[in-house]
Amino acid sequence: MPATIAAPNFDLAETLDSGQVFHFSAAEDGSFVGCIGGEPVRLRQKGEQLLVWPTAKKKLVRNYFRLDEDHEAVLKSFPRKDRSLSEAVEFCPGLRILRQPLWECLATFITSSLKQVAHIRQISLEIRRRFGQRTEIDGETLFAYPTPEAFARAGEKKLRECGAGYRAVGLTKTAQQLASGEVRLEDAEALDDAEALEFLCQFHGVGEKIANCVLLFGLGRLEAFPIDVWIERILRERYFRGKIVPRRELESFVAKHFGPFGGYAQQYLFHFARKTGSRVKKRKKRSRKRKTRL
DNA sequence: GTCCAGGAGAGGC
DNA sequence: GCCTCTCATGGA
Repeated sequence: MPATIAAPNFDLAETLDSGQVFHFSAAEDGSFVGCIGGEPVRLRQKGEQLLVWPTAKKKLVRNYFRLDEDHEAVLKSFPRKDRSLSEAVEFCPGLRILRQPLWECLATFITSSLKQVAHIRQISLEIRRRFGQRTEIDGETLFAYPTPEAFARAGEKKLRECGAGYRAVGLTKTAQQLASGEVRLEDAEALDDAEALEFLCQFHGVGEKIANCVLLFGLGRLEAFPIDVWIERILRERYFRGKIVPRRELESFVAKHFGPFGGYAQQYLFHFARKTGSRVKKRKKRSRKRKTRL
């Protein structure tokens, strides 16, 4: 018998496929398996309940999916007259921001640089398979995300073999820094948002976007608002009438407009755009390129 | 074959 | 400080 967790207004499948976490896999019976930290779990949504195997992992799962939060308060905090955001929330209200292990979150987002979600997942799974601790659930083999020590031992060359490309440099350097004890990632927890952002940006391969992802998905700073190519496009098209806006201006706008749960608003907008296939507008780059080359 | 991707770093100005 | 170029790799 599984443990059950009350999960009103929660969507497991969409949350696991919203570009935050990159390793859960769907089973034929509609359940999902994956590791939370080093713990293998099986999860299945049944209406407003989340079923958890093994039962001892109930608390871990509730924390991971933020099922202890007042999600209604998050939704109520959003600006009422924002039609774009309302549409995105309506598309998938049960989306949750996860509370991911810090190192796993940092490392997977270092690999995310200039990559599509499908490929981040591919790299992430290969890194787990080759360097992670093997574990199993119901006879199925899973791999925990490797520790910084394991990354440091693996080294840049082997990480490149996992498809990480140039990102292997940042992964290796950051892992070495943490494995040596020179820096403790957990120290970010005691810092305020701005300090934690700066702290995270000290690592090679981590700029503001990735640091904000770690603030949001790892440290639970719900005001953090990662701006990637998708979000920048959405902001420009939906909030600035297509006008090109400097990054700093976008940042002050989102902080003021979306409020204390801006990170959630960001995730709703991102997920909606990505899932409804509002593809990139074709730009006539080719002709411009030719001109400069001729 | 071409464009694009949950960007970041280095170098030039 | 801002602008531009480069960095691997695979999906669409």
